[in-house]
Amino acid sequence: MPQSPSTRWCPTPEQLMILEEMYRSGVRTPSAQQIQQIAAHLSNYGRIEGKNVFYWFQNHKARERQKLRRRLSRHYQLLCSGHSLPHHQLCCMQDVPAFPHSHHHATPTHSHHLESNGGLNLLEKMEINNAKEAPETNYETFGHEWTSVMMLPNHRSLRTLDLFPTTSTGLKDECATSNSSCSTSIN
Amino acid sequence: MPQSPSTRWCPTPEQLMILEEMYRSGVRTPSAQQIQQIAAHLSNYGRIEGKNVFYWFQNHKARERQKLRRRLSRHYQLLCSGHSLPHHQLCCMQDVPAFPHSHHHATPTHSHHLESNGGLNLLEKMEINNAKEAPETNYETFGHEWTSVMMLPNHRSLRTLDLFPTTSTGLKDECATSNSSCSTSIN
DNA sequence: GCAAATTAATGATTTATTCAAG
DNA sequence: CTTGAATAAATCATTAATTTGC
Repeated sequence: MPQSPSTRWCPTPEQLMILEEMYRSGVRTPSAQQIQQIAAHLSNYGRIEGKNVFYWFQNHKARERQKLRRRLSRHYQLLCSGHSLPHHQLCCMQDVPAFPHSHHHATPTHSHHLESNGGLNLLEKMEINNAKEAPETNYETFGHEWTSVMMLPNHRSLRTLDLFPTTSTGLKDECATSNSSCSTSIN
Repeated sequence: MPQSPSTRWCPTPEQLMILEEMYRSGVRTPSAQQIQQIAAHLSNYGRIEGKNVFYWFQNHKARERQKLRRRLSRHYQLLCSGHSLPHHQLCCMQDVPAFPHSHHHATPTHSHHLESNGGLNLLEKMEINNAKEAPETNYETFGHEWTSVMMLPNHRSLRTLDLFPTTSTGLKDECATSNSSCSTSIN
């Protein structure tokens, strides 16, 4: 039980992270030479061989693809419910390269407090729910409805910020390898 | 009637991908406003509510952290085998295991609330809203209300939150996927 | 091939901590 | 020291994936 000497490679967390990062950066089927380099680098973090690297990429690619397929099939199911489904690149999960790219955070520049109606609406619901008796602003027994706040149609600007990049730049292997049924375009 | 009696939200692949992309971009605990916007945007791809977005980020963050922790512990095991472990990006994907800290939601100073109930135990409060009944479409049971900030009757300046400054003033649990080893002291 | 049974993922709730304000 | 606000951790619960016996 201590050290099965040569059972199978067990990636260290560092190795795993590096491999995943590489995958994320677009690496899919590294060449023999690349594999050797990768293995060499990763061997700093634990025992590893080239074949481990090779297998890892094989497996990871396959499993990501499988995951994608699952999602797609589930998506079809949901389509039956009738969604508009606008255009969007549903393509390969292949995401963003590792280099510093757009960080589009909301940048709300604070302020933006809610308009009064938002709060009113919620208070209404709270009272309905709980039949409040509290003389004033008794926050103890909430009606648990922060949800309703969120659900409020956003009357404000709601400029649907640029939060959504989905810059799939790199799609290489995933969409184009052997069978490449990755295909996008559900609509 | 084939109105799916779906009790719970089932994210479409697009929604999932966008959420994951946001997470990768550093989004961890979006503010209420952000949640609204995200939900609004994602609703283009299927039915979704703000609470789903909220829960998704909560869960995803927690489970990523859990995964990290597992890896770390396994890593310690492997350390016993005697690996050099040079320092590398083993660092924080988000938070580090055991130290939750600092929330930065500013409170809008609701200065005068009841103080009539001096010795109110906070466990009491929890018991109060422990009444779940309607099995479906119940938004009843919810305990915490950070949104209460938003529904305060007094719309004072309410300059709450610079919740999501791109400039990352109070880096809380965001730590994008870049390198820049923020490696806390792990050893 | 197919459903019932089992297992894995993950959405949704509840409980415990943490920190700050009073 | 007490308490409100926020959230992380733990847990519950349901959906999907997989396995299994026919």
